[in-house]
Amino acid sequence: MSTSSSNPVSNTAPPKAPARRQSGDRHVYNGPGMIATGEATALLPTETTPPIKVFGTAAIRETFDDLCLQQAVNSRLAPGVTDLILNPDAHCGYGAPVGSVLVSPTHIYPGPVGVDIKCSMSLLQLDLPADAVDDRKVRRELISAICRRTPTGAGKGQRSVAQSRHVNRTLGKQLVLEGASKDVCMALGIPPNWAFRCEDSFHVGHDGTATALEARLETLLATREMTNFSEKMQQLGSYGGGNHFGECEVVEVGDNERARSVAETFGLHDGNVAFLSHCGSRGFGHILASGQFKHLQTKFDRWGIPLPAGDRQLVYAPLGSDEANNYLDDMSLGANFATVNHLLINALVLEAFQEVIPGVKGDLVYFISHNIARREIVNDRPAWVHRKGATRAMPAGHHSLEGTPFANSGHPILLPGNPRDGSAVMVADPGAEASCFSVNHGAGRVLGRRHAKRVLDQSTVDTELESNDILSNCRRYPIDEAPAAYKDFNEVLHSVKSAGLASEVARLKARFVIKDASKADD
DNA sequence: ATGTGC
Repeated sequence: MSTSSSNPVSNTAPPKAPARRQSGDRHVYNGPGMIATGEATALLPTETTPPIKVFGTAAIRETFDDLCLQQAVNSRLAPGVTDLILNPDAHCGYGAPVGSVLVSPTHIYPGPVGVDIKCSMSLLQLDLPADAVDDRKVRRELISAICRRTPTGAGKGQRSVAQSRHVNRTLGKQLVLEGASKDVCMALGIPPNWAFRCEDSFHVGHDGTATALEARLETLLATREMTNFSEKMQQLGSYGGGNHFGECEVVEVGDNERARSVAETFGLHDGNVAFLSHCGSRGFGHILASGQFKHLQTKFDRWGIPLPAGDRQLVYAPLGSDEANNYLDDMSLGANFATVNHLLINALVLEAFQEVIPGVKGDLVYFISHNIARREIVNDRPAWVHRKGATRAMPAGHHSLEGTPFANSGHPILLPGNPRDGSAVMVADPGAEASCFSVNHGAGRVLGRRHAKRVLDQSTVDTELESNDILSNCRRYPIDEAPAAYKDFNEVLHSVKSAGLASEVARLKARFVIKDASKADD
């Protein structure tokens, strides 16, 4: 373990620019009071450092670079922050690391929610045995049918085949206000009972009412940034780019009694075909998030408010202020869009399967976010839990699961890994209280996009997928999204399991992948 | 992540 070359504890120095990291520059924070307890590590309080909980094996801790750790410390020291969790998939992000949890009873932090408000995972299970997708021709037809309905790529909206679900301005306004309400689901051809399979199927305004959201939306619609609101609504049912994807899977339930029992509660069947989706709030969420960043940064400048650690990405608003209220309303509007976007994608994917395999049925297993702030009870008092690339993980018996299908099991946790090693469905264990009921959100990047393009070989990436018989809509798989650009998924999961946060219920093994190929041919 | 650099 090498000593960091800079002092990541400083709360005055601005963070270094992320672009200057060199290959092999893999420092590990070795600051005061760092201890390892089993496989979990804590940065203990010192005179200057409040505690940060780090969940990761020794190998995983080697993946945390200087900037990531500095962002964690900066976030921990920011006003009103009472808890900061670093998960094994952590890497540097906007303000706080992707793969962190920030808790505050008094402040809201837009950066530690993230640029893509309510970026989430969803899993659709089909009543199909695995061998139904053995035939490569069938898989090619499925890829085509899905891509005709749910496009990938920036700026892309609905395809003509989905025009029966056209979103006019009135419906657009309704869905960002109501989320997956019964009326919205009916209008878009989404099974209304899927709302019960959502972590949250709708989001209300800052005061707990929909009226507050409605007033905020009218204000926003009068601004220049929102002149293309109707166009943004046309993106409903699309994936976008970057790390977003759709993936056809085969479910492999874990070979133990607990996994079998929980899988049954989840409705997961061993050997069934399923479809995993990763996307968020697209252009609409982006306008809201980036608008809030700029707005708050301007206020900090104008009023001369000191930035946490000098980092503009860590601007915040005290709860109860107009700024906090407006942010919470905008987050809810973006979150409602993301919710309906995911459910519509699942409805369109099911429709695509039915086009290729007539009569097939499908149901949503779960929809859960990893980029959202939720008001939860932490240490016996209400607080905003900001999960930035982190997934809620509430075990059996948790009070907030009362009345849901998962009260006695814990809810499904959907974790994308990579097409080669698979993805995972997990369930929280009682130990998750130590991480503010959170786990990782996936594997986490280990190579930056530029770095990946420089060091990874295109034909190796494509050959590896081919040798695993995994098809894709991409002629060449985006190299900055290759499995090797991400951390070792098994080591990440081992960190979570050995720390007592969650247990594995099932693996999802990829049969074909749908990604944004528009930048793959550079 | 993104009306993907403005």
